[in-house]
Amino acid sequence: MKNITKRQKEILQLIAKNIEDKGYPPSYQELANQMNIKSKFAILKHIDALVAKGYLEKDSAARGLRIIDPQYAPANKNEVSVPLIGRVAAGFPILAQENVERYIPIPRAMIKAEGRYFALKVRGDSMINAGIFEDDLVIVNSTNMARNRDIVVALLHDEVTVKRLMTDRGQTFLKAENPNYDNIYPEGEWSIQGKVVGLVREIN
Amino acid sequence: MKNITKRQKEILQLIAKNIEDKGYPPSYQELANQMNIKSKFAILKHIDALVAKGYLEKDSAARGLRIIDPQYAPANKNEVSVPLIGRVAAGFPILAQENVERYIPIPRAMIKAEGRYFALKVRGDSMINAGIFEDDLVIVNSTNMARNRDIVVALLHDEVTVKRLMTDRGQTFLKAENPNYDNIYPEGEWSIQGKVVGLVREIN
DNA sequence: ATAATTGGTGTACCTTAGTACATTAAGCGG
DNA sequence: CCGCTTAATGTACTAAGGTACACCAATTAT
Repeated sequence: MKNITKRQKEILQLIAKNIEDKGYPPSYQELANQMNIKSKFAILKHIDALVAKGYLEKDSAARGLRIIDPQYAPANKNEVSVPLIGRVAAGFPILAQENVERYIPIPRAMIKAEGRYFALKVRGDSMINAGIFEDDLVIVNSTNMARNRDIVVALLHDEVTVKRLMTDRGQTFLKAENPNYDNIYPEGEWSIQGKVVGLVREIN
Repeated sequence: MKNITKRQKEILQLIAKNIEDKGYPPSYQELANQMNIKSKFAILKHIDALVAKGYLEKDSAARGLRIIDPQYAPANKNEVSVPLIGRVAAGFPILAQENVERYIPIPRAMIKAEGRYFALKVRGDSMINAGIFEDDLVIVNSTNMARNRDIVVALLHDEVTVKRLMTDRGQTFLKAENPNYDNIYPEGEWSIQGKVVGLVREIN
């Protein structure tokens, strides 16, 4: 997706906020007022640029604006759009743009604290005794602070893993919740990327 | 909530559809066109009646309409509103109005077939080996047709239970997925109320 | 240093959009 | 049968709303 300028981003955010607050998009005059711009035509040029870059659709009708990029779409009061993390590139933090496959909606009820969230498709069966199965979607609060027994997303040697964080006699390790797997006592560089706060499963 | 006339209901549905399709509410002229009415003022009178009855909010701005009754709110393309079933009253089918605690939004991705759906909070730990834990929310397609090994919601002696449906040598039984529980060979009246198609878990 | 891009102002025009009033007709309830 | 409610038409007015063009300034890239 093409880059947008600071002012264009501001316009997208204002359109979304207007829809969230009032239920309908703003007019060009309303956008101009909010951005301390006197000319509706300046707003029109920004909007036309956003249309050309694929962030907006515009109908020739009053307030005929639609945000089509999910990253900027108006918030729904029942859901939040979070990045779905795919393959993690070496050397990048997990929420680097490179790792984002797409954005997906998740139930807003899972968001209990401020901060950034992401979703991750579970690979493997190491956590089945915690009720986390292969292909489940775990919802993760992006934080490096977790407590004993929290289920965390960790990064070891550029590999993403979901495990229970344990501390015993001052030693921290990652516990699988499947007796077929050993605990992991990380050496070298590793980090907690987030804490699992929810799970979504589709059953066929 | 006050009753509305047939034409008023039609207006609410058209407004919702316009928002779903185009992302913004219709103008009075657009509503008039869709209802084969020549006069915008007729539309205005219907709208004012809906405002007075508490179904709509109206701003004095172009397309300044907001549906405030959830029953008529525009559908969100990422979520569906389904009834959350609480205590099940004796002698009533599970989706009887009496059993509905409230409506909750669930991810639309779980809806793969036509039909009715409901949500159920899991009680007990009889299904933990299927990754279904206490307090999980299972999403259920309301059907009495299920196949071997499907996870179903059954009604036995007016009790709701979630179990795996098994058929062995022509005999049907309900299998717990926890070795601490026996299989159930239902006698007397029992029925399948639905098939589990999804699960949502919040983790604290 | 220059050209291109981004960002904006001011003016103008036309259509849309909401609002208001007078009026008529059909249906329903008492 | 009458009165009330619902449903609609027609006309008019004003402001909002979108679109277009000429022009200017600052920033960024070459």
